[in-house]
Amino acid sequence: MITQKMKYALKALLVLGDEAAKDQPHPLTIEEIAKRSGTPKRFLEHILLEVRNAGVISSIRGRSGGYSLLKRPAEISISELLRTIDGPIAPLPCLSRRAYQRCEDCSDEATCRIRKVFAEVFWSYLVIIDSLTLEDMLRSGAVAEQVIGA
Amino acid sequence: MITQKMKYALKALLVLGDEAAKDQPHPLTIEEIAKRSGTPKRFLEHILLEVRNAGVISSIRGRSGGYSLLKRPAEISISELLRTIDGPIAPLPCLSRRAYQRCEDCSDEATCRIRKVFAEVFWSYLVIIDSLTLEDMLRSGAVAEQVIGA
DNA sequence: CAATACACGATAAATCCAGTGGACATTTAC
DNA sequence: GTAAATGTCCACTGGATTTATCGTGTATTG
Repeated sequence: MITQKMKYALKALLVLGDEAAKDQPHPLTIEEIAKRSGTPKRFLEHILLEVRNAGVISSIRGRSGGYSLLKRPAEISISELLRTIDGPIAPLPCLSRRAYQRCEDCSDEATCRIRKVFAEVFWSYLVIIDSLTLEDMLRSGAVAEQVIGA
Repeated sequence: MITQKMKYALKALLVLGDEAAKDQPHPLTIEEIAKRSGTPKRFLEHILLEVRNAGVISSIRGRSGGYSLLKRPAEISISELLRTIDGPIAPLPCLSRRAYQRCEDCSDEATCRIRKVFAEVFWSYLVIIDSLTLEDMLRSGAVAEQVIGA
């Protein structure tokens, strides 16, 4: 299960992606994004900050400030966002590349049967999710207007 | 990430699977399983109970009691165990078959772009993990003796 | 310089995770 | 039949994580 926070992050990116697709895109304020995505404003604040620090969006401060996409939707990886917001996606700490941690109770990784089996499943899974981008999400709704919580 | 509890459950099933493969398999006591798998005994108690209630293993009470596999390893699904121990494996509650729950903040599932994209990823993932059984795990270690925490 | 916006840290309630403890029920060995 | 070994069940706890909210600070612009 992905967290609520991750869902909010995705909704926010969808809002920003939709905006970026317009003729004259403007930076959107937290308030505006919160309204359009149905996210608690003060919570969204923290989320957008994390996403920004990950280099996915940019912020402008002051009077006519707000947030906008920093990269093209096709370059924004969903799995990277998952790692940013929810942490490692590997099923075991000893299978995570960027957050590797030896299992406390494991004497030999090379022969661990749990690790071995989950490694295979995980690699297959990675191929699928690593290829997913914000563009895939933006396109997948195509027809209907998607406002709050849609 | 799978929970520690799930790891313990898997280790216990590996121990029971190894035992079942012997010439004269005996039921193993909680204490014995705990020792061989490196699991806290009182905690393992809860875990084995859940696994038993799921119909995967059987228990015999009394003096010479213990636990043993109820099905053949090839019939014990890892994904079912995951669902039993860790709960739903779907990325969103609205994508879980057995634990379906409408997303509070979702007005229309049919057009939800988050749901749509994760559904595709999830179905692909399910194909992989649903095919995994205890037998795959038992076979994957083949060579080395696997005792505590191996 | 004041209004508007993002930035950042503290705090808090609810839930989940990992584990422990005690009392009770069942079976077998003697 | 009784004691000992074993599984069963319920309650509880300490710590971490999740899901926020609040107050305050800082930058920008009209």
